[in-house]
Formats: sequence, structure tokens, C-alpha cells
Amino acid sequence: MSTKHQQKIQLYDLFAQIGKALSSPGRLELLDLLTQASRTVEELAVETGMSISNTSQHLQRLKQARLVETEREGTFIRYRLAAPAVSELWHTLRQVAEQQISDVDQALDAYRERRHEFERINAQNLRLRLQSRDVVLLDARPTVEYESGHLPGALSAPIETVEQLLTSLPDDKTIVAYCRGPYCVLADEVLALFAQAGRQVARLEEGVIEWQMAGYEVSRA
Amino acid sequence: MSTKHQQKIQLYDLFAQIGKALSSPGRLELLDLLTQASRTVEELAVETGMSISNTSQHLQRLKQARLVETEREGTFIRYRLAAPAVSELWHTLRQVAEQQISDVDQALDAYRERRHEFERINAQNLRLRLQSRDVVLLDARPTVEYESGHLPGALSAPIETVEQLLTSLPDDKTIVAYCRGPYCVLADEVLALFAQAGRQVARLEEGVIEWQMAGYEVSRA
DNA sequence: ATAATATTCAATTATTCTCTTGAATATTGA
DNA sequence: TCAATATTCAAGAGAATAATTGAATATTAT
Repeated sequence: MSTKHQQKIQLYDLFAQIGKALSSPGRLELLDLLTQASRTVEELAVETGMSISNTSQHLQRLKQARLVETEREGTFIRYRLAAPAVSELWHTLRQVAEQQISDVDQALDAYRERRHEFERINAQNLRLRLQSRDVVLLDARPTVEYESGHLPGALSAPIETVEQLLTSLPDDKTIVAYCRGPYCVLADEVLALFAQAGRQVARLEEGVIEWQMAGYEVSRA
Repeated sequence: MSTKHQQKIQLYDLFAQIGKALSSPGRLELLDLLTQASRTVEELAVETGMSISNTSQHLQRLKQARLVETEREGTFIRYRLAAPAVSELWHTLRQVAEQQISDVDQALDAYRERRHEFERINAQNLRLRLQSRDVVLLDARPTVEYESGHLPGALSAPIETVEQLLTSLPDDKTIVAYCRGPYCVLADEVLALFAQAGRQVARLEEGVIEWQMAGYEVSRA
């Protein structure tokens, strides 16, 4: 009978492996980046500000939990999410945090200081206005992420390219920007520049993953 | 600029709080029990085999992460899930584990030795056969869990009551049993007794939570 | 008030985790 | 083959965690 209990613990232990993988802020940041696009260890280290060695160790932890997988690419090793279910899990975890922990809302206000500054537009509304060519949709994420999948009709517009876009985009249309989702500042930063130039702007809070999970299509480069 | 990075880490740290709460097998077992029904500290300690003190500490950890909440009931304190989203999170985590970690399947075979012994019936099929009064549906969980919510038409049938049910239930109908879900042995144990008595049996792998998440209704005592 | 009891708190130990540093490994390109 | 480079491994210090034990707290019933 004790063995039955042991087996039960073994089962819960396996589930806890996934939990452990999700229990460090560093690893979650890595997971979040990988949700947007696959990357090498060095790229991830640079983007997160962690040391290479530390990044590698966290990635191996994620790999051990089968949340990510690797592929060799010359002298580089590229990490990617092991399955779409993983980004769903990450999304569900964030939803629970947002719903249950009120500090999340405050932390988000601190991090995204322009969070309440811009008009919001929802996915459904955006689709309508895209069809009537009423808006210009911008993807504020780094180019690699845009290339790995973006909303249909979106232009790649990382912050470095905005100066140029200010002159090339029609000034009679509303500029709508999105990035990695509600916990990402990139779109806010892009919109701030357009707003400063007197353009009509709006933010889509959803990212590509949320868009996809809602059943809409995604374009690839 | 460093402060911006700090704020980002703070945000991820909050998400990691949830991950940490999900990172211990003991806590997951508690969470799983609470998914079925609210309970007092002592009840949870008895069911998990953990010491009262240890149980209390784990519960407080879950409470801190806002996954559970408490209510005083005389000298007892009753713990319950803080929101339905929590059981969805737990369900999603298990799904990822099952999908990604092959050891889960093996551990499950070891824990549920009769897993492949009984015919399976899915939720859709069950609904049809219930309507035509073709089957008897049994809830193999402890009474408290049955009372806290069960499938419409199910009879409460924890293992202690099976001997009596063997004589009182019609022997021309298939006995279908379910319990907490695919990671629970209770239904197997009940079905084994009915099968031994020569009855036609089948198992529904889904538990009340899965049934509910599929959009079906749930009865309360 | 006081005794009884459910739960939590505090202190302790053994274990696990995180991050750093520096060396080891494996692939590419000369 | 050899140097260059991306990544991993190994070891160690400091922090966090889990389980145990016994005391403290808070509510109920006498």
C-alpha cells in the first residue's frame, strides 16, 4: 500500500517539474521571449540581461521540463518552444496572476507608464477597420519576431524604424500598434512617437499568441 | 533605464509566485483535492498523509499566491480554490505534462494498474446513453466531493458503499464510473468490484472539472 | 473564566536553487 | 590540423525551501 502512495507522489512529482520550470522570473522571461520567436542562447542572454552561463542553465532547466527544445545551427544552438500548448500554459498562468494578484495591475502600471494613455482597440474592431482600410497596423516587436509570425496586414515597425515611417505612412489614418501582448511596452513606445507627431493612435493589447488563440490567422514572412 | 528593467523583473516575479506555488508535489496534491471540494486543514492532512503543520504551511503558500482562500467555520478553517481559473490552470499544467513528458504516461500506468482494463466511454457518448436510460452512472469520489458538485444523474458511490449497490442496482445496465479525472484510481477500484460480480462496466476518464470545462452542467447536492 | 481543540507560528536541519567564475566541449572556417 | 567561438559543464558561495518539533493563538463548550 505504501508503494501505491509512492506512485502517486511520483506522478505529482512529474507535474511539479513543470511547476518548478515556471518558478523563476528569469526562466519566465526566457519563455516569454521564446513564445514570440525562437532564438540562440546569446540572443536570449542579451535580451534578458543575464549572463550567458546563467541563461544556458535556465534554458536547460526548461528543456529538462520539455517546455523548450533545441536545434543545432552551425556553432549556434537555437531554442524554441516545444509545443503550442506551452504558450497556452504561460498565457493561462498570466491570466490567473492578473485575475488573482492585484499587485500585477500595479506592477504593470509602473512598467507600462503609458498604459492608460492611448485609446484601445479590440481584435474584433481592428479586423473591421482593417477591412475598410481605415487604419495602419504596426508590429512594434524586433524584426525576428515579426518574421516568425505577425498579424495579417501588419507592417514591421520596431522603434528604430519609426522616424522613417513617420514620413512614409499616410497621415489620415489611425496608427494601431501591438507587440508581445498586454505585458509589453514596445507598442506604447512606438505609439508615443506617432502621437507626438500629431497622429491619431490606438493600441491593440493582444499579441500574436492571443490573436492566434482567439482563432484568427497569422502571417509568416 | 535600470529602473525600467527592475520593474520588468518585478512583474515577472509576480508571475513566478504562481509558478512557485505549483512547484511542489505536496502542494499540487492539495490543489487537486481542493479542485474537487473545499476542506479543512485536518481533512487535507489526513487525505495527503502529510503532517498537520506541513499541510498548513503549504496551504499558506497557496494562499499567498492567491490560488486558495480561507473561511473560518467555528474552530475549523476551511480552504477552497480562490477562482475557477485556478482549476483551469492546474488542468492546463497537467495537459502539458501529459503531452510533453512521456514519463507521465508510465507513472500513470504504474499508479492506475487497471487503467487499460475497462472499456472507456467519452462524455458525449455518456450523455446519449444516460438519456436513453441505458447506463447507471456512479461517482466514486468521497461523499463530500459528490456533494460539492457531481455529474447530472450520477449516484454517489464511494468504495465503501459498493457492496450494497451490487444488490440494489439493476443488473441489466452498464455501470459507468468516474472520479477526479484521468489521474485518479477511485473509479477503477469501484469498477473492479462490479466487474468481478459479472457486471458490464465502463469508465469515464473525465472528472467533474473536465466535464464543466467542456460546457456541460453540474449538479449540486 | 477555563479547558479543549484546530490551526498557525518559530526555530532548526537537510536539501535544493541561483548565480558567478573559469574550464571543457563541439562546431566552423582558415 | 588549428584557431575561433557558441555553448555547456563543474565547483562553490549564499539564499530559499521543505519537513519536523514544540510552543503560541484563537475559537468553542463547559
